[in-house]
Amino acid sequence: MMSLTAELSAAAGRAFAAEGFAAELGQVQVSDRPDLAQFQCNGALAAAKAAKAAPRGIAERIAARLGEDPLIAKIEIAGPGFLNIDVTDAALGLRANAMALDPRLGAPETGIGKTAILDFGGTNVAKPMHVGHLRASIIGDSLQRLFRANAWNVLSDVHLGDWGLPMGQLIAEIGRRGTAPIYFDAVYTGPYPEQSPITMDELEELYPAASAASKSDPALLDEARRATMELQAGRPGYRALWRHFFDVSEVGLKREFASLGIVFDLWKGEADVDPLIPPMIELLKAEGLAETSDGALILQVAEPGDKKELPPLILLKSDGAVLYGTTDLATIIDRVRSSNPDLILYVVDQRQHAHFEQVFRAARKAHLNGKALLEHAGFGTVNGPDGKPFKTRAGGVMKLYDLIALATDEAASRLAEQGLAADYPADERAAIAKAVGLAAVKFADLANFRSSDYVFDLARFMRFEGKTGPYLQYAAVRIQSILRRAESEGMAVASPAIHSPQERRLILALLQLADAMTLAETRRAPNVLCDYAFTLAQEFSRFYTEHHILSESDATLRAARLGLCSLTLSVLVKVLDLLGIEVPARM
RNA sequence: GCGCCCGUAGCUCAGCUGGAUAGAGUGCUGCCCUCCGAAGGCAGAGGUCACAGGUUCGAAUCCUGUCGGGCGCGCCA
Repeated sequence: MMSLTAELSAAAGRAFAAEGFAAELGQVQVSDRPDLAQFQCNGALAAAKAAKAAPRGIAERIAARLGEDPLIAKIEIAGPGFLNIDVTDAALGLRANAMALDPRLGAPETGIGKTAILDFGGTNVAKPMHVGHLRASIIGDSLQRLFRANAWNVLSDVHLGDWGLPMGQLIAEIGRRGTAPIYFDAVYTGPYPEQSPITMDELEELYPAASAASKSDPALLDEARRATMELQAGRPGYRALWRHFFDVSEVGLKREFASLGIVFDLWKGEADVDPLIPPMIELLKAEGLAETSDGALILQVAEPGDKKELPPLILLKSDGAVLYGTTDLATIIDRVRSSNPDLILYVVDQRQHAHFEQVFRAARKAHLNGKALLEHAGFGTVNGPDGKPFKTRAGGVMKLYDLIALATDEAASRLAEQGLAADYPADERAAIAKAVGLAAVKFADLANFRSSDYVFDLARFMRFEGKTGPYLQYAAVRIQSILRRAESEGMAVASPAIHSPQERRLILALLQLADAMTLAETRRAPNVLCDYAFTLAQEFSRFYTEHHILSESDATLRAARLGLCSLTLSVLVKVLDLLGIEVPARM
């Protein structure tokens, strides 16, 4: 199913081609001036530039051809040569009906036959998720939902940080505390207890302490580095202890992601590719790409055109330990072997751009990436209202769990204040509060463009009016309420049709779903979907305010309006789903 | 020092592959619940798109410079 703008672009393209211009000039978009027309095409201006001719003359020729298309109700030339286009109501109704009958709602099929690996989440073993992980998780999740909806075969991978210095820091810290001596006995090689010597809560306390120790005392940092190296070299006690860190963390993180509604296909980590590293190093050496420098093994990635010379990728530190660039490189090998993807998309903090550039260049230089396009979709830094990283009153970084709890509480008290849901069962009320709170947080985050720096403002996350997640849920819930009532009264639902300006505007908005999904994918930008969802909900609210649906006495008209409600609900639920937002049955 | 990103309404942000009168939310001022959920709808005020040049028929958008802010620059992740 082709989107309406795609259809119009194709038709305009044919008109341009027939007049001897490039068909690409026929690009039709939703009009910037809805007061003048539904759609516009600016191709005549570009054509005039290339042909050194008067744009209006070209526009007239295109308009004459295009005007014959039965799809088009009106075509006008305005200003220097804009083509303003209106489509017939019959055509709009037909397409709305086709959309309603399509389970995919006319979603684009840009990814058909293609595989994408999405690497996001940014979580590490032993570290609880804080507000900074919100973006990484929510943007990545929205993108995986979007890519799937656009017919990509998607594999999401949490790619846990579990193989670097923090592991050595933890091991060293536990060693110093002497709470689990068996793992440090250099002579003993197992078996080790199945029960973890540390709990999740202890891990959360251990890591900050271990990290602080390394920072304050160079000797302790060295100790941690040595432990890291020994862990990677395979020391049995350290490996066993590491396994406990991983397992304990995985349980906690899975629970946390689940409460956010985020599911990963793969729970791999840096450590998984450990066995691939020695052969990879050998290969890179054999190809003459790896070289020794200051005792470390490096791979040069600088290219002639660089404005600033990119430092080399360090494969092995001088003590023999690997860095995350090494595991990232080996992970590419792993991914190409196991699923031969067309795209590997890293949804990671923008500040790591240079790192990914190094890794990508290294991968391409060594031809490790198969057919995969390697791409870093970076996101902006999370700051507080003062421009500095957000802190709680106690001075720590707010945990994600606490943020969600705050939003949920706020939603619950809102329900209570307004006497909403008062007669619902308590567990349903709690579920609604959770859904609303989560929607507020997710939407507030996703509505910002991905790479913009992010000001974390608690008050904004707690807002439920205006351009917010709860507003969208509310719009959907009202439609559900209408449809429920219509069904209980046995009212017929028919195809959407246009009988008023509000209905026309709503249908035009509905037909833009595929365009929004395409643009969101192209730009890897969920905020496009946020904008679309909000515009659609607003159009519905206007329609809803203008027309009383259930009390409409003309049964044909009522059925068509119910059909329009039904399609709007489907589209709204779909877009919200792409944003990871659930719509409660009632609220 | 070098490099990357950013500077748009009081506040928070869209728009940036050049196009018509620069948008939204919030806040502010009004109006609209005897009718499907007012977490809503309508209207109004509010802008030298940081600044200065340049390219173009046309610049918030592209180029150069200045100022201001954030971030990154070989053995952390």
